[in-house]
Amino acid sequence: MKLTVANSPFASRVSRNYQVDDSDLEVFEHMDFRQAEFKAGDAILERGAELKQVVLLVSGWAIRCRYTPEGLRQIVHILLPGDIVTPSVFVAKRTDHGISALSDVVARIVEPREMQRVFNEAKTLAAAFWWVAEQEHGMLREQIVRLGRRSALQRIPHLFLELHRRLFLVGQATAESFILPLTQMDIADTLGLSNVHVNRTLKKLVSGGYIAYEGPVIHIHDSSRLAELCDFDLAHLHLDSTVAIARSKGVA
Amino acid sequence: MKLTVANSPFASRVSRNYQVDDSDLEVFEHMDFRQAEFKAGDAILERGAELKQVVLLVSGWAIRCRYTPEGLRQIVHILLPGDIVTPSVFVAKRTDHGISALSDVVARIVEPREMQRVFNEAKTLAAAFWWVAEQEHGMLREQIVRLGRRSALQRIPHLFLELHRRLFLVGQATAESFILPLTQMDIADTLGLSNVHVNRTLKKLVSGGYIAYEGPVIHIHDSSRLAELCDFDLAHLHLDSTVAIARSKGVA
DNA sequence: CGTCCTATTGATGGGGTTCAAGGCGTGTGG
DNA sequence: CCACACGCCTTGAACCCCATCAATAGGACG
Repeated sequence: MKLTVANSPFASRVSRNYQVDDSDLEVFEHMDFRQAEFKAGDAILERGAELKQVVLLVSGWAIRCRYTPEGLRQIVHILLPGDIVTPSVFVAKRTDHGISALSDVVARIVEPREMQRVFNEAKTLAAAFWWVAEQEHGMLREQIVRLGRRSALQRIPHLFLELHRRLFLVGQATAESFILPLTQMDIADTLGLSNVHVNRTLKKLVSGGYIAYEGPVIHIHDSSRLAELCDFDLAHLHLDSTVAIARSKGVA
Repeated sequence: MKLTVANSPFASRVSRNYQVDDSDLEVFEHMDFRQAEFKAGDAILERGAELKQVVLLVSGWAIRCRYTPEGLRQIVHILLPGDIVTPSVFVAKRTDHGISALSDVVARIVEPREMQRVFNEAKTLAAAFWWVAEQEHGMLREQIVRLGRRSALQRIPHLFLELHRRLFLVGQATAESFILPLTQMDIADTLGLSNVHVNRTLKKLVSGGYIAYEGPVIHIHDSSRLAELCDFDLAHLHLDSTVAIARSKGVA
């Protein structure tokens, strides 16, 4: 049933890196859902909005963000195809941050009740869901280290390598390049920098031969050289997952 | 059965802010566990260590941290009594960060199998567990905003107010003061600053009449004035939780 | 064909780091 | 019981990474 795998980036990502039964993927693909589309810039969920449904990102990029009273924006996390927009829907009543579309976005909206039915029928899928959620937490921790203890010259490539790897996992990047729909302003707001300094640092990365870009396409010739520059852990996001599966079969 | 509530900070925290059945708390208090003690500075879990058990923090402070190759330390998150040291134990095989004791620590160690039995018997407790885990994620997002878009003069009181509130929830702070076992170096490594600048900023906060301290005791006379200075959201961590309970009764 | 957003570059300045040195309290071993 | 070491706090001085302000240029779009 490899056709079903390609249908959704969530399934694609999960099935590549996590042992999910084919029959469970089948259940996933036939799940009852509603499709929603958003234009670039649209709010998907306002800060403080009620969490009523499971939202899965099918295509396009989205961001979790917060604003300070001075009007500064902090992009807390970037969501890519295959990510879960509302992992906390089973636990929290409202979002503590805004979620908006960075590019045009297609999402699947699932009722919690239906999601629970799927989890009951497809145990390995339930485990995969929580594993994907946990990956985000790992990335949040990584983001904290990036902001707290790395220079601008490290932050930018570190983010790029993370995005590249994530995109690659859902088949949206080649080995050496990917499309980055972020403006320099977006990068700045993600990494706690000013847009001006992002611009200058990008030039430095280009002139240093670390990266190249034409329009929104980023090229990384030598990812291990770049990884060394910014201390990117190549094992990052490769949370070894096999244990969780066995455990999940008995989780409440 | 209010006696049982006081037995553990986890139960105390949860029962104050989350509707957990008394009978479920009873189950929790009679759960099978092993007690472990750590001295200040001890590693509780090394980075990359296997996650085999549920670890609950009973008393003392602990930190999640990461190191850069240059030897810089980033404290990703601070764990207080009542927190879950290993929320990802059901999902990940290894930790992506080190966990160590900041002060002397007492922890409860529970086998996943036993934890699952408790979750099955005590549904509201299971929901509370995930709710506590979700609170940590909210704090990670807050930490990202703090590091990315706030000045040193805001970061420090923002952290203090968060710690104060959390401690208050487990009965370890008065309305206006709490004990902070962090060195200025620890604060620096939490907030992405140098210890020198933390020192100077603390003085500024004191001379501005925002805080006072004698030894490890921090006083906050006027928390709303301080909250305004650093844009601390007083509703923060007050994730409205009532919905999750109803849902949890059917979660896979 | 103006308008708006994004990228780019220069100039200036400040928040924060780094280096360095001194004081203070605590523990420890000779 | 004192001497010394060590960790933490403190303060000064120099410097630098990065922010801010400002101005120009280049699309995309109605």
